[in-house]
Amino acid sequence: MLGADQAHKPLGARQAQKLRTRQALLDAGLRLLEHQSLSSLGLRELTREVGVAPAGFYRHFRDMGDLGVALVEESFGSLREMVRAIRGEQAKADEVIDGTVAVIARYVREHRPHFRFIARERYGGVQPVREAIADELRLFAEELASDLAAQPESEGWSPQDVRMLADLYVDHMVMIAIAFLDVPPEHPESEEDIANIARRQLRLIRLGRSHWLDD
Amino acid sequence: MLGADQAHKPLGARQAQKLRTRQALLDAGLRLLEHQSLSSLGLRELTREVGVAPAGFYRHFRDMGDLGVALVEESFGSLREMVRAIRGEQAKADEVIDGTVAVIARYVREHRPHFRFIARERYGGVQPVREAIADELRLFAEELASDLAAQPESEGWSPQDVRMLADLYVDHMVMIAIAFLDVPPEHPESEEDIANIARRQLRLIRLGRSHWLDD
DNA sequence: TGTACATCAGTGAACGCGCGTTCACTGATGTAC
DNA sequence: TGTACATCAGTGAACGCGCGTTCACTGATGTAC
Repeated sequence: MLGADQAHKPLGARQAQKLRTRQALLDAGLRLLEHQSLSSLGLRELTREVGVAPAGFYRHFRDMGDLGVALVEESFGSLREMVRAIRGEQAKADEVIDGTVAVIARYVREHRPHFRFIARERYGGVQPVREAIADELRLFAEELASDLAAQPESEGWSPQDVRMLADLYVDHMVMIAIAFLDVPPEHPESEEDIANIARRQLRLIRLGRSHWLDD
Repeated sequence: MLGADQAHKPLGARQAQKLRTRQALLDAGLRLLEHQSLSSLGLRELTREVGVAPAGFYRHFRDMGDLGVALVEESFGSLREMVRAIRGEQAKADEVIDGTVAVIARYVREHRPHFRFIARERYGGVQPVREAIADELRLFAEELASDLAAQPESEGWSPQDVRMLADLYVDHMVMIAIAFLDVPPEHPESEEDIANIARRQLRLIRLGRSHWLDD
């Protein structure tokens, strides 16, 4: 039972090297997917980029779909970090909206290839990848729904209505992130325009939320 | 100047046949794109499906991206028909929402492959196709914005706010259509659940709209 | 209407190429004693 | 610590295959007179 602990940290030179190669494949994949979609990414194209023999690919992934699913996990991993930042803060409504939009902008700025990948493959041609993304977004919506349900503004709301609102927010946050994707990294001036529109859209939704029970 | 008129209708057997082949390529393309994305659709795969020699493809399209752009035009053509149906009617707010959702449901039901194609390629790997879709959606949002601006509810709104609202609506209508896409055509029971959520989301946005100027 | 010539949608063969996958292998790392 | 054996990440050659594109062609349709 000592081995189980050791397997986590020290790893051994062999496993460490294997992980490094695996990561190199994922990194190169993300790089090559900037201008194409997963279903047109070739195994040889990828291994060539990494500097590994084509057959080496199979030591790490069954096929490209498998690598795609790993990329989904990696992408949402970095997303989750940032989401924790939003959920953590307690603030008044306008600050929450400003903070949310700022966090989305930062996520896209700092993880551009990850997010482009998600946007491209969300409805793309590789089924397991599509499903993995849908699962992550569903999880995200469920967490948001439970956050929203706990807020005083949701008093008197049915669970279905809370979920409906959470879905609306998630869909919209994805659209906002996609809008930020069009900001050229070398000319970030236009980012503020997009943030402005995003904030007003979120405010309009929040306004609808606060009058939902008015009849 | 007589030729110009004649070129429109009678066409001649040769041109008519050419158009029929072109259409067969588009139809087969749409069929083959049900389970894959454009960037992985092969020229030979397509011509094989149609029953035409591979080289024949070039009589109609420069490459697959070119065919994709033609499919975008075709897809939005059928969409525009249905949109006219919504914009035409004058009714009260709830009826507009119900009608909108019903029209979206019908569009997806009757043009499933067209819409799946748009959803898949909207952020897909083929740039000219992505741009063509973005152009059509922008046009759509502009038309909706001018409709909204003409409504009494928009009194006192800045043009930017109207546009912001139109973008919100368009994004959301696309999301609704995508949700309908998941309804299996042979089991349409779940369609009503999705329609229900969609209507409530649109109502919430409308509610936000009607309180936008409240301060 | 009939004839001679032009057009051009679609053909079929050929090309070189890069693809995904398999396999027996190598040699560094890990393990047992 | 030293030795003998096991493991297994990565190799490199080979395979058959379908790909996109080119080209000279055919033969039905269209046009001029």
